[in-house]
Amino acid sequence: MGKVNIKSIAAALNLSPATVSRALNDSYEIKKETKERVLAYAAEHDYRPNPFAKHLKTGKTNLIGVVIPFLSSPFFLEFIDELYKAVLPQHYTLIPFQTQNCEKIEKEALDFLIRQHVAGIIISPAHENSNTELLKHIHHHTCPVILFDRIQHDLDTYKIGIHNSLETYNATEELIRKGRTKIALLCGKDIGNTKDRIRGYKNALHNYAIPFREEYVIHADYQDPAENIDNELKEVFNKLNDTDKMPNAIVGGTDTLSIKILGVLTNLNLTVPEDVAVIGFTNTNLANYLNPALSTIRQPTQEMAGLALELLLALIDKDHDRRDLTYKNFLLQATTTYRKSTDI
Amino acid sequence: MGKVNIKSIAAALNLSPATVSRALNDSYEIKKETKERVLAYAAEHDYRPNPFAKHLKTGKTNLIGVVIPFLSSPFFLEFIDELYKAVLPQHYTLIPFQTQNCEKIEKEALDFLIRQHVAGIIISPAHENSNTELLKHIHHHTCPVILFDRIQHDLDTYKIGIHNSLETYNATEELIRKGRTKIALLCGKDIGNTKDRIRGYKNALHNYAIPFREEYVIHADYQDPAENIDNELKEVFNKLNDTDKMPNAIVGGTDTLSIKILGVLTNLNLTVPEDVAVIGFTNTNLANYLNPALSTIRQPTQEMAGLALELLLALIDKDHDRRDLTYKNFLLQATTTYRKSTDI
DNA sequence: TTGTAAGCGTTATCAT
DNA sequence: ATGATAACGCTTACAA
Repeated sequence: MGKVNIKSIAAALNLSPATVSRALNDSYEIKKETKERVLAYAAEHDYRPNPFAKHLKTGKTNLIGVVIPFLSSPFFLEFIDELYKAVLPQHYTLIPFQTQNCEKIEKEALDFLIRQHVAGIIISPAHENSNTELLKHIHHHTCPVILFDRIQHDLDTYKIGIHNSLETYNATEELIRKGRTKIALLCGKDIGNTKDRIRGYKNALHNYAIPFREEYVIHADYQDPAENIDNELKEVFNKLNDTDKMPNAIVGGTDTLSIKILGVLTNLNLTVPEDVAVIGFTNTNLANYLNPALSTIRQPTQEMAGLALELLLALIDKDHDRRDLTYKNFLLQATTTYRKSTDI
Repeated sequence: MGKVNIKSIAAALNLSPATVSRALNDSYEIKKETKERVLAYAAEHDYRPNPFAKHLKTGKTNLIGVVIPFLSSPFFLEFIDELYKAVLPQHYTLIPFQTQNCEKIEKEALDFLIRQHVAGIIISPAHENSNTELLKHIHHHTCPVILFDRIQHDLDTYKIGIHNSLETYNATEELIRKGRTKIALLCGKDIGNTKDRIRGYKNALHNYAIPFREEYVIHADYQDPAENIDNELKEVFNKLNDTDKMPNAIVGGTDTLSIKILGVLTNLNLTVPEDVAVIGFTNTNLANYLNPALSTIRQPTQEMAGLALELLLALIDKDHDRRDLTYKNFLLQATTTYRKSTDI
């Protein structure tokens, strides 16, 4: 099993390595016949270009770094999944990383990706403006960076997300229309898009003249391990229940929270949707299998991933100074599906 | 921002590149003082070795390929997650791949990984004996391969899994003890470990003198897109229901099925666990939040991932002919948790 | 203890 | 249309 490389092909076909290289890269300088000979031989002997040598020479890799908070969140999982599908026909490889919403881990991930000489990075930051300076430096001097989902960040680049305030407004409004007024909003603490969601929530209340109650905006700290979040949720709702302030509707502002809250309510012997209606931002396929089936606001992960990749590849190809470019925010359309959990 | 590499460090410190390289690699030949000078300079200028050049020279990469059927299955997701954690302190990078249970996609993934010159591969095969020849060839001539979870495969290497027949026996027995006799087994079609699970299921029935009924072993085809599986499940259970053969207990043999079946039963207006008790092989953290909370048989993903990595790294380091080694199967202990769904 | 030089598999620049 | 040669950044005999 002698290694087959450009040199061995050249020797076998009585050509120079340079010619073989050019033939393989379909250079216009090489005549058709030679190209065919080389390609045939290469195929027959299962030649595979060495990506390391290639990179060493060209300075370019086919690696794309993906930095997300959690893989255990249905939304991010789905996004990565779609990214995998989108990247397959292109000749790029994904290197995914999780930050656990921790800025320090995020920094390590970014350092690692730089060391691997990735061609570009797609990231949903751990926090609003986490690693801002580092990300700016990378985007300006090393490789292009694209933001998605958590797009409240000072890095000036393409940003892909949904219209959080509008979607939250609509969900809240729907609950109001169904006669609920004691509406709580569950959100992640210190996450980029929380602000927008609160804004939409407040606007809806305001437009229907429902007084805003501070205790109905519930922040869960996402850096906690899962068990802490569970306890946090239970505690908050136990307290609301004890003090007779239990909301009769909940908008789940993040993926995992929206599902967990169903369990918490069950433990309190509250029935969904009769006692408490629930709708959540979440991309889980399981929504339909939960009991009751969960109403969801679903982000268009396929579209998001496709667009992220497209924009990133464009930036990789073009060799402009990335500080001079004018970037755009892409706010895509979410899909809200009303199921049993809001069927009042 | 001139690139800092071994050459530039050498020039700055009036040393030869070779000395710098040796100093960075902590070679015994270099005197302490020189090492310190080099290390200090490297740290100050944020030197990062170019992994591509390194590989080109040494023929070794720090890449580990991971091939799994689905990322959307809680078990595989958790496994990958644990693998990420385990690999972090080692200096390796994971390249995960999904096969969708399709042998052809699996082949493509393996080809890709070979082209990337991965140092080793951890795989849960698409099918019993999928890509056997290719995997043998890789393991013998290219890089070590380790199997996990679906370990019914002719490749002779380390295999890591659980004792499927025993675990299924125990779950079935528990349902029998609780008085259920019409017990169905939900399993994936053509997946390596299905056989063992059926065996455990049959043994339990047999030991309690409960007649085995063919129609209670339900195979779901996992290559189908999600919607098809949903419909398949619905159809099967509708039919059982119509013909008055509805089981009063179900052992969910795979991850996703165990969760989906809850939704299917709800649609049939059947109550869990009163009408039908359910227990499933699944690693989802959501089990506790489902309604009712799902009894689960949980695989020890952390232990599995740690062991897989440890064994793989050992094979990578050692340069034996891998055909001559004697391998072992590791059957780890699963954890069964009984919750509401079997609380009869 | 350090330096010199060759080479890993490519591609780019020249020359022919 | 093709060939010769150097170079990418690193490691490793071999020399000193």
